[in-house]
Amino acid sequence: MEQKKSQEGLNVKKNENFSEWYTQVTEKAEILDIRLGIKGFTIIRPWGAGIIENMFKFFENELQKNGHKPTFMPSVISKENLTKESEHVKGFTPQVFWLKDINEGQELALRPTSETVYTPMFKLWIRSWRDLPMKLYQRAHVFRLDTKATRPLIRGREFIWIECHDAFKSKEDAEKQVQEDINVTEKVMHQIFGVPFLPMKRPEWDKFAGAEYTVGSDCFMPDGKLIQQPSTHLMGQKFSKAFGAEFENENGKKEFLWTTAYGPAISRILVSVITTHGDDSGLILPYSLSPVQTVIVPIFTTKNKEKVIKKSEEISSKLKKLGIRTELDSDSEKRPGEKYHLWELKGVPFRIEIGEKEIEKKEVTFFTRDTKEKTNMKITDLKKIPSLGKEFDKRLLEKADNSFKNRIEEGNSEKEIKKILDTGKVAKVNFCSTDKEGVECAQIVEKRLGGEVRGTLANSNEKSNGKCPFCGKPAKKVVYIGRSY
RNA sequence: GGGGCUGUGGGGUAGCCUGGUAGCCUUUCAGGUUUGGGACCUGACGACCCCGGUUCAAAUCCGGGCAGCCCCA
Repeated sequence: MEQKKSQEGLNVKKNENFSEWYTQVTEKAEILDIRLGIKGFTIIRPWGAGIIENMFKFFENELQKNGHKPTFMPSVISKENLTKESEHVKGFTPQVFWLKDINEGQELALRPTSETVYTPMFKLWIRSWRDLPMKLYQRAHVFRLDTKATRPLIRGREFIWIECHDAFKSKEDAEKQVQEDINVTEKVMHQIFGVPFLPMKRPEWDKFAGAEYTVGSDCFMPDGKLIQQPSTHLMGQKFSKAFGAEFENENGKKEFLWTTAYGPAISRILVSVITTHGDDSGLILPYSLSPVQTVIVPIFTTKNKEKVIKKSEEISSKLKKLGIRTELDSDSEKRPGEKYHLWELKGVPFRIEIGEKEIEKKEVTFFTRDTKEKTNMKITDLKKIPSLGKEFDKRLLEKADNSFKNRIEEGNSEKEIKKILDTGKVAKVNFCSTDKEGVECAQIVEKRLGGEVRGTLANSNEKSNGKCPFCGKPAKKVVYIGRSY
């Protein structure tokens, strides 16, 4: 039996060998298939794509509520446009996939991001302040020829995201948008998906290529390393100036557009959903995201098969009418135990077991994935499942928040900071500066501690005191230092 | 960016050192018996990552490539 388990289920524990756990769970829960064999490109299977589809819906719903409109833009960018904004060029050209000689000698880039597609269109679409704000987004695949250290979904050469590109008539409006973007991350990724994050205003040396400033969301992986999730950028007028995208303001004067960009990488957020909630039996998916919210496993013998299946179908259609994503697993080749293991591996929140016993008592056996508790539920109580789903997600969120809280610790000396990083935590540190003059200390952090200065907390002006532990100058900022993916 | 390890049916592996018959478990398919936490019987399908070299002969030795994983910066 142990042998069998090792072949079909997970054979590592999440907290003993996280890396191997991640590899196994993504493959065995049928999220990914990496066997196509092109470095940095992975295949997302129906179970993974189903989760991603739900993630898209939550994000898009929130974005649309805030006035964003959907678009679909080309996947290629002319060299001329991609290279118009100088800092953007420096930051991105090393990792661009070029398509050569396909268009009368014109070089085209597979988009690494689409500022240089939206801005020229803003120039055409926006004439006056009355056209503003213009808030657009798209679902897109983007391509970046990233380092050799690719990892499925975590760091790939192609990933799936939503990118928002917004244009405003003033810097104030644009900055408000940056705040709104942070709020969307909070509402959707944290509150709905149960993935907590630190909104980090990145240091000057770590902002998006072409941005005035960048706020990234840092989430924890179980090994204590950080992974960047949605980031939002104040582009200011850098791109509009590069493209000559002007509008006529209220005073009748020409002015360059103020733009922002926000990019939740959905395929990467899936990593955080998987790694934040999963356990030694496999995935645990939030009720809101799981492609199947309740699976029904009928338990029958040759004699009562018809009766049990009929009852199961009845309950299945009842659940579907309640709007619950339901799957009836009536496969008669597999035994119930095998089905339990498989659906637990896939992370389905609830399971209903129906057999002779349940039919007699007019109830079902109700299993909950995170607590692994089985209870009896009256058939008339099935309508409670959606609210149990909300409680399910609340439990996941609370659990994630708790472990998140314990991951941040104050450190006042290099020694202390190293210890914090070595125990899989993030250090909160008084630091000289996040402007250019701080870069030397940041390099010390990288070289000697293997850590990164991730930035300052975006929404609260944390007061620094004392001296920078690396250069001894007065500390102007409170920064967070962590190791990262 | 630097280094290390690995690559055998769909998955997990044995064989590699010492060159010569690719073995096992599982999955899948067919039939039958089963079905309350990974069922059993019978039968079948299915593999040496790619390119080159050495050799009478390469899964095995050598070189290169590709891919995956790990460690360090």
